[in-house]
Amino acid sequence: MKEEKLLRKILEDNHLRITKTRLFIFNLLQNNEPQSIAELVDRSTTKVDRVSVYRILDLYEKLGIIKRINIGWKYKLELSDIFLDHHHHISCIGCGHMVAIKEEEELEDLIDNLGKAAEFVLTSHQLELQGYCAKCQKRQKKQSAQPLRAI
Amino acid sequence: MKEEKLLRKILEDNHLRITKTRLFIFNLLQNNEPQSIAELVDRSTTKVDRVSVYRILDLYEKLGIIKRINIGWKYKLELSDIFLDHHHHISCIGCGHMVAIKEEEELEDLIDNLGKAAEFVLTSHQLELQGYCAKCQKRQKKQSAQPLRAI
DNA sequence: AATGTATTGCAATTTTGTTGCAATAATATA
DNA sequence: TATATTATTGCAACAAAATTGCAATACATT
Ligand SMILES: [Mn+2]
Ligand SMILES: [Mn+2]
Ligand SMILES: [Zn+2]
Ligand SMILES: [Zn+2]
Repeated sequence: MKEEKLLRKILEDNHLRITKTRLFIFNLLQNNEPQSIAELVDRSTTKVDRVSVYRILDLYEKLGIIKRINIGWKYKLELSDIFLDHHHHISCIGCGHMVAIKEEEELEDLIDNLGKAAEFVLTSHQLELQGYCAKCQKRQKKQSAQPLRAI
Repeated sequence: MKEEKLLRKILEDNHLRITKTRLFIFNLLQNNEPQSIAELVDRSTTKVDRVSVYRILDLYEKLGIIKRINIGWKYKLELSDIFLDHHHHISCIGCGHMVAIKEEEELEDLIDNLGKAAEFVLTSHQLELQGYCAKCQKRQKKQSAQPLRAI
């Protein structure tokens, strides 16, 4: 029960209370594969109210206790590979701009091998990168150089 | 307007009608970066009813005209890298089972380089693979060997 | 142009996520 | 250990996102 100890410490350090519901949700997170909120709500039902599940997950995300797999948007739609060649994306978390990464043989080969290693027959994959684009990097630098304005 | 021709052909081949709304949505998909449904609904408003946007997108997905970026689930939650080392996943579209892919230096390096090439400072990334696990491959083989049952 | 039918828009409904507030449970301290 | 303080929870009401049924409309076929 090493992980629960860390959870308790994080809550404590943040002057937050260690409650049954918070432990219950943490337990669900520990003992299952990555889950959707719907799944978590399902597994909590009778024990914990829907609303509390949402609130605890929000909190855990803020505290860095959990992370989303596929963050930023639920999903986006684009024309399929019939129309567009297979590619991936980098999106800027500053300005939202999205850049296509053209097909990279090395990357695709690597992915194939990961599939083989796990004895899977692969049918699809997604790779998405996030960060700050050149423009937003400059802007950030400029802003942080600016003296703080008194309120 | 080469792409529109292909769209028309696909619709035709499937005995589906070529309508103004369907062309309009296709046009939106062609002329924008990957979009969320909300964005598409927004851009369609006044021209097309929300409901029709949903229905056309469903159809286009079935026909393979569009694809989702981050498919399968909206997002799932798991414990963050404080608790678990950075890793990616393969999930089986047959049985839903998910397998963790342990950190691969080669892969992570490659991703770093993609960021540099685009002049991005990367903050996060997701790689998710889908396919059939060893078990499901066997099961499928067995099933397809079975003779079809008369209705 | 007239006909048959797939497609669309509208209204109603369901599902998912959020907010305000009073009841409850966790902590601090006496 | 009992009591006081206040963060957390559940409930009810609300808002937003997605789905469904059905009648009006637009497309394709003749
Ligand atoms: Mn793209
Ligand atoms: Mn994982
Ligand atoms: Zn940017
Ligand atoms: Zn499987």
